[in-house]
Amino acid sequence: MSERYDHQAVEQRWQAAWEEQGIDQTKADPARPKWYALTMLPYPSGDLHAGHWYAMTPSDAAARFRRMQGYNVFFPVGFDAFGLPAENAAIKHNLHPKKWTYDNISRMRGQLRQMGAMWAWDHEVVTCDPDYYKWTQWFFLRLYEAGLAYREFAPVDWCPGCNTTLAREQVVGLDRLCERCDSPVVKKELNQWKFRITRYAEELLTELGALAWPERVKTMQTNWIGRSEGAEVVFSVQPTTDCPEGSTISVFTTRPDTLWGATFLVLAPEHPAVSALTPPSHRASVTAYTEAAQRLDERTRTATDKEKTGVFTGAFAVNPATNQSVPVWIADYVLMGYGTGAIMAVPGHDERDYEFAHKFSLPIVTVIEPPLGTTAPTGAYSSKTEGTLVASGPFTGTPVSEAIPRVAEWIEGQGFGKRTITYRLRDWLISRQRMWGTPIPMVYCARCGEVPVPYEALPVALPDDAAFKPTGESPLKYHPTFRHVSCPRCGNAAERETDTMDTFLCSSWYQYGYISPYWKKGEVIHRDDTPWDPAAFSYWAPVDQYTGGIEHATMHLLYTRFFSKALRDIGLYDFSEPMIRLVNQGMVLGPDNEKMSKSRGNVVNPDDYVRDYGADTVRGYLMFLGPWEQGGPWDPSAIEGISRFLHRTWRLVLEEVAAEPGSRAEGTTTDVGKADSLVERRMHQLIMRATDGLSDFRFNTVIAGFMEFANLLSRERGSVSGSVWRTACRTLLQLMAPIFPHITEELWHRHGEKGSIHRSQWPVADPEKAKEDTITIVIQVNGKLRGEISAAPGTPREQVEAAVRSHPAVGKWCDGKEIRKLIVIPDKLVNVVV
RNA sequence: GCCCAGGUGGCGGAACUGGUAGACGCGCUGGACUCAAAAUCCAGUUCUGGCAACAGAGUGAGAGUUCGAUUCUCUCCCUGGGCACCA
Repeated sequence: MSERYDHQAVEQRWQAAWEEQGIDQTKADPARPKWYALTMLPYPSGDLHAGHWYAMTPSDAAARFRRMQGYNVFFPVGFDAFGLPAENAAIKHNLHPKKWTYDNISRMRGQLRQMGAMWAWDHEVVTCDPDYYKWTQWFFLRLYEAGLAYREFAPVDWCPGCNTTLAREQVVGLDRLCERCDSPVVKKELNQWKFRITRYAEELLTELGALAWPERVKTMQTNWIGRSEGAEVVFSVQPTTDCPEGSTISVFTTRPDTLWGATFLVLAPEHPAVSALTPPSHRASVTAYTEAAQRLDERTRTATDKEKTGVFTGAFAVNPATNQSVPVWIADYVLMGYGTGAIMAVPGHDERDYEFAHKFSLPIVTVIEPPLGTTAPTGAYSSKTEGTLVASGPFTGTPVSEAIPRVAEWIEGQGFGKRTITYRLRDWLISRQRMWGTPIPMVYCARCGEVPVPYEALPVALPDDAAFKPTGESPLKYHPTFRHVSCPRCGNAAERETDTMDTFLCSSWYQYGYISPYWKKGEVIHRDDTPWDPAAFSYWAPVDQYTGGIEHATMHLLYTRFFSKALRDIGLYDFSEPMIRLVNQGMVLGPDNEKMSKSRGNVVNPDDYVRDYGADTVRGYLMFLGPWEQGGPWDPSAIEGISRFLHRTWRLVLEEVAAEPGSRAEGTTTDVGKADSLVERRMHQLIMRATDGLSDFRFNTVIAGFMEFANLLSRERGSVSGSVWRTACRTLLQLMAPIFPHITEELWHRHGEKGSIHRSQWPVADPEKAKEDTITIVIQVNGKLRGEISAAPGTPREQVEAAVRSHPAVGKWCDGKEIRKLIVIPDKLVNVVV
């Protein structure tokens, strides 16, 4: 009896050997094709959990597969190390977030090594290292120079009790209370930095088409960018005693064709024109409404099932098409951040406007008739393709489909509006009133205004001695030397920006940071430096295969695309998209099919399973539990299946080695020949299946294929010849190597192979040898399965038809009735219709 | 609420472009081995009726297209992800 599979000994031995041999170190080699495989970098939260294993080990398997296919593979790892949890921990335990973060990182490095992944540790980056974030600051300055960064007032959620800005997750419940002190949260306008991502809206949209990304992500980004074609229409405000000279209100509409039906205007409560418009008689109610609206979050405001609210401002405007006077209202379902912050309400043909008009008894006018024969709906008829304009001046009688562009053109010609395109996408607000982030390299000087920190003075470093008070307010504001500086331009006393950057900036360029980590470490940098090693960059960039959670579909994945385009436009390279291919994995859930969380008590600790079963088993289990893109529950008992499979494979391969090749070919010659061709055929089929499956991240069915083949081998072990057996085992090990790197390496060497299995050449299938010699053709009668026949592939239709007509099942089920039709799908099925 | 996914045996899932529903694994049942257990191996396992052969039903619900629908279309229900300061 041979030695049992001891996962601990095997995994320790090979992890040490690989490290010693430097097998996973990566070097640019222009003579070889490159493959940059990237997995979203982890946040160092403290412990590696099941989700990290689920995100990382399958992408490692895919990277290993590419390496065996002959690519020079780069598979780096690092840490997205700035963020809110470190500050929370700092306040709670009165320590510096840096200490908490780096302690977590060193712990997680050890856990990451247990995965047996082919990480390029020699390229690791940590985003909170000053030699990393000096480049984040350099990018900020270059974007600022390019006009892509600007400052304006924007609201934040503010806790008056803690005197600090709150993140969304710190605002609790529908009452919107502070999670620390339960004070009601208010909105506060702060002067903050933004990036002009909207300048790239069109390009971000159109270039999605060429990306090898999942359709679901492309759709989500398309909707997130939310391009709408329409028109801006200018309404003049009717002069009154309070508002003597006619000002104007510009509205955005996607339905300029309904202009004749616009019976009132609605402004966002925070619209800047509101206070000037509102006469004293209406001021109290308008102010009260505006204040109430600002307490609500956007999702509640725009919920279509929420009862509409609003107040009349007391002002009137003039519909430029009808010259009729229309009242001006404010309502919270109109948002300042979209379009112009004002709409023309067409209650006849817009559902929300209809509800509003209905509730407040405002006039509803029909300007579109549905097509004949269609019954008009009870509410607003809003089809964009069908119907005809009525009571619409020169356009009466025009079909809706033509009217939209024609009316827009007419509006432009009349001089009271213009055609425009708006996007739902908003500029990226990057200011954070927090300490543990990349400082924004700006100084405010009473004389010079906003002054960028000179490139040579980077990094603007975070102080190591900041005091954390339980108020949560950024300690940068109170630090004695950080805030008060001299102006880089005039030398007078000035103030440094104390806000830091959104951590999404750090992760918008890290894929380039990995290529030459901490480039120009410790050196003074200049505006015209390249932020990376140019030779290595031109070899490795961009990323060939990106993987990460679907939850990043719209934010991170849009930000990094924007960043890549902006860097292209400042002349750093000439490609446009950072990641050519993308695959998003789903989530591992707890055994109860719910999201893992401490409060639910369903958290699975992968370390325990690695200790009991080994990394290979955990890797294989995670890849077997379901389609990777879908995720699924971690079922603690199902892991036994993979464990058994690996033990069985161990015995299968080793027992052969102990015997003489060919020694079990004792049976008859015909048996050996039959078994050999069967095993060979299945082996070539398996190579095809594994190659396709690993290319497409369909690990679960690939593993099922391994099991089927191993089951076949153990069934046929007595009748197959030695050389076929040996090739079959060798091939199986190679195909399994990306998913199960340790056990396959061990068995590879015990099988007498030299060199690492991971540097061996991926098996190539011979499609001829994979072909079946007989196939089953299914017989259906009226779509129901009634029998089957065997035939050689490619049997002519006439022969198949004849065989089917004479088949006993057909006679029985047709029961003397006439055969109306015979549908023949070659090599698959015949359906008899009677 | 809006956008995007998903819903198949007791459980996780499989089924390439519309063509044998349930591969593979877990669990369960029976058997072999054992003093016994564990481990391992063999057989069975969608549901209903039947000793069986076999018949009928069946992929969240309802409709539709088709010779044929888990797959395509529409409506609805449920679950998950995202909704711009968690990362």
